[in-house]
Amino acid sequence: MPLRSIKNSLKEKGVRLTRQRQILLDLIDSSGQHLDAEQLYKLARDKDPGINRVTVYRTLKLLKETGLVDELDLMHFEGDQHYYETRLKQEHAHVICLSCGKVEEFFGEPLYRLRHQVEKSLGYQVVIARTEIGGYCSHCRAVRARELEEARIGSPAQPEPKRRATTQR
Amino acid sequence: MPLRSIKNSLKEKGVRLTRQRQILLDLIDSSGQHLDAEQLYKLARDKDPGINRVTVYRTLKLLKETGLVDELDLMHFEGDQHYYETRLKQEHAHVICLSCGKVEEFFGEPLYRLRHQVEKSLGYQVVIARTEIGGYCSHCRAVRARELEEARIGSPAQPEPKRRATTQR
DNA sequence: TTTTTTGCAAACAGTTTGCAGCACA
DNA sequence: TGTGCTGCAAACTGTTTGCAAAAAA
Repeated sequence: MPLRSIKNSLKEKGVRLTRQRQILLDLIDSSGQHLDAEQLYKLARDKDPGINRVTVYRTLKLLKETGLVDELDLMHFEGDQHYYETRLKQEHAHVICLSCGKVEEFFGEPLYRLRHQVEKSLGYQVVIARTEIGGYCSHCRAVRARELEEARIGSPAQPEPKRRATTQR
Repeated sequence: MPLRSIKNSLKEKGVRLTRQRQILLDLIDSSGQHLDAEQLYKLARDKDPGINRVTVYRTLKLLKETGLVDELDLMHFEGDQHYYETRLKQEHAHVICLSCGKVEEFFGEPLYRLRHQVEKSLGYQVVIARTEIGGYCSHCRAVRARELEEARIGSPAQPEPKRRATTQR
């Protein structure tokens, strides 16, 4: 769903397209990342220094309730906040590396099968499906293997890998 | 994984099996439902009135970190708390009715396919997969359809269905 | 008898609410 | 020009932390 249809969709519902909402909608749509309320607030402040954190929360709630954005947890890797993305793409799962925090998206048939089977076998009308997968990405596994190898050859025990990504928050 | 192996698994890690932890483990394992921290706390209090809410949180954190229980959100239908279940069954998705709040479990092939495809195509070592699906169960859809029908025949507009289940919390 | 674990109190993060004034349609 | 929206302050929910006392191994 392109940004324009989101805006139209709101208009049709009698929801006013205020400056603040425009800014937030643009940010969510254009970022390409998964931003949380605080990040959105800070980015929005650059465009409108007077904007309030509460407005961000209210707007996110509105967009979520009207089904225009999806709320993600991303395995609570960083903390307990939520992340947002516009509902523009095909259905996808989010895959989070539990070592470095990287988030990847997975598109594929099993997601559709899952949805259809739930509709068929449980008799549901599915509205939203959220799949989050935690694991270790190939990069982190390689690093880990190398560390273990080095430890085996020479030096004493290595420290555990850090649980949180250091670049965020 | 039966309850006994969970307890053994803890012992092996040098984790002490205190009275409080026994109680909580038994509750999570035997309830058959998905309980949140507050519900567990209240149930645990019946067996040990001196138990503290903090101990519940600490125990849940421990069990989660050792991979013995899984944490669920259940689409945040009720609120922002988390729910817990022991990791004893096969992989399954949770399907939540957005009208009545009922939670069902879905077992099936697509979940395994999904996991394997993520491992293969993204090169991940998958540790945990969580799928939550929100929709409307057949019962609620039937009720809704009947309401609409009745409204069409006789009376003026009907009120919206309630968003939250009234039996919980 | 040493090391964990607990209970208590207090702090904390993330989010929501009540209300008066502002601004969009 | 009225109703919806915003900003502000304050509250609230769910969860975590520091510390001394209690209880496992």
